[in-house]
Amino acid sequence: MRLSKLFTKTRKDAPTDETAKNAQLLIKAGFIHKEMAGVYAYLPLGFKVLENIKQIVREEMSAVGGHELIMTAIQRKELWEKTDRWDDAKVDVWFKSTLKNGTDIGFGWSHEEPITDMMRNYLSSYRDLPAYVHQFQTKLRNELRSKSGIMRGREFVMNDMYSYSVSEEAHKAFYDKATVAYLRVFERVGLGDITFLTFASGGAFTQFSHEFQTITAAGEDTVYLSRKKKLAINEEVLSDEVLAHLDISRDELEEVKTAEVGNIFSFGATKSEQLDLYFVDEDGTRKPVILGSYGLGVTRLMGVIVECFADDKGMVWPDNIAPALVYLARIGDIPAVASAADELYDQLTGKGISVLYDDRDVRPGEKFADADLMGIPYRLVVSEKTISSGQYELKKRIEDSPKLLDKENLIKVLGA
RNA sequence: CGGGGUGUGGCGCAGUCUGGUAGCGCGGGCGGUUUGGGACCGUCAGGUCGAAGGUUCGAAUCCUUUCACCCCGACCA
Repeated sequence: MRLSKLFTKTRKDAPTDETAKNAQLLIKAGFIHKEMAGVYAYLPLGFKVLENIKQIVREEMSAVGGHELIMTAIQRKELWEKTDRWDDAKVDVWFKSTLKNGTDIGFGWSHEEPITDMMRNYLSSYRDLPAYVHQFQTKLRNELRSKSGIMRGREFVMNDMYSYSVSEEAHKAFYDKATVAYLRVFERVGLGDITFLTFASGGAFTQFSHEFQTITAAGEDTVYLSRKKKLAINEEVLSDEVLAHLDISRDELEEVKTAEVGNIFSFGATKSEQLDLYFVDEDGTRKPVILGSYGLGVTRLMGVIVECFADDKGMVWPDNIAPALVYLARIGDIPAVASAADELYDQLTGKGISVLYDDRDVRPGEKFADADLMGIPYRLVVSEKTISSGQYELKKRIEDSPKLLDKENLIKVLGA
């Protein structure tokens, strides 16, 4: 992508109505646009990051047998009444409206009910099970107060997977696979070392759920953590009983501030019974399907990544989710430089390397500052100097000094 | 939802206390000098001061109502 053709631009000043680092940087760099409190649009560069994260999630969901689909944002009231979650006193984040004919509807803050109800059409025999489905959906939640930029919005993208199993044993086996799949996602986006599977409250259905908590000062949760045992406990469930259950003592645990990037639940048979999702087993008996739910906040994850890696110059994206791998800065505007940079841009993109090509007629300092702010992993410079030396100047975002490489080595380093 | 703060060109702000018809920086247009870490000179465009109502000869400024945004807390499958 040529920066001269991109309509977004960077800003020197961050908006003062945002204090969250992720929102300030993403807005300064032109990745997102704030429509209103807790509601953000994703501009081309931010959209690219979001799509890159989604692709990683998609691959991991697919690897454990997940089939992607997309449910509706508009939902039926009757469904939620069956599970007693329509009442605002029970669920306080509902957006609701009414059709012209007077029918009450809700806007999806979660999809457990509709997706489980829908599955009644397809799951009737043990031969139909297990089934694993997932989607990337914009969830709408009428939060009393949204905060922390894209980490807690009223409108946000979530990957939610649901598992339908014949038995508790089968469910448990998949639950463990899904846990590993999510851990792999966090590993791949660079948060593996600071993201922990965490014991949390299980709500109405089970004693515990599991959260994935990433250590960051920008987080809203507090967890007690053993790095050695790779185990964490949300403060809301910390008790002697829980410590005994997990066979760990309080003084092995350190207190850390975290952001919840994922949350997985076992529903058992409860929701299937409420929504009448039964199947006929091998032995001819009718049984409720065992349900699990696995959520990962995609937009929140993007915000957490900004928070965790940014430095005083701007954002720092891991290679595999950056809006581009290379920021190609053309220094000087003489024809020889322009044509050399054009040619390099074509060659790299031809090899499948994603390049943000700064072909604007602005001073070098501005290009370097923008490359840093946007957090592009590699900065590649073409100038009179590099042309006369027959080499290219490559600098990693996280390193201070550049290296001079010939074209062959350049392409090797960039992995094509 | 309780407490606190803020709304003035696209962005960041001053002016409000003490009413006299809006100013600065960034950004944008044009002309020129520049070109390896956000350059500089000249020039031009752009705002009925969040909205509504009131007081006054006159309101960004005073009064009333209202909307929005931010922070702290509460809440948070």
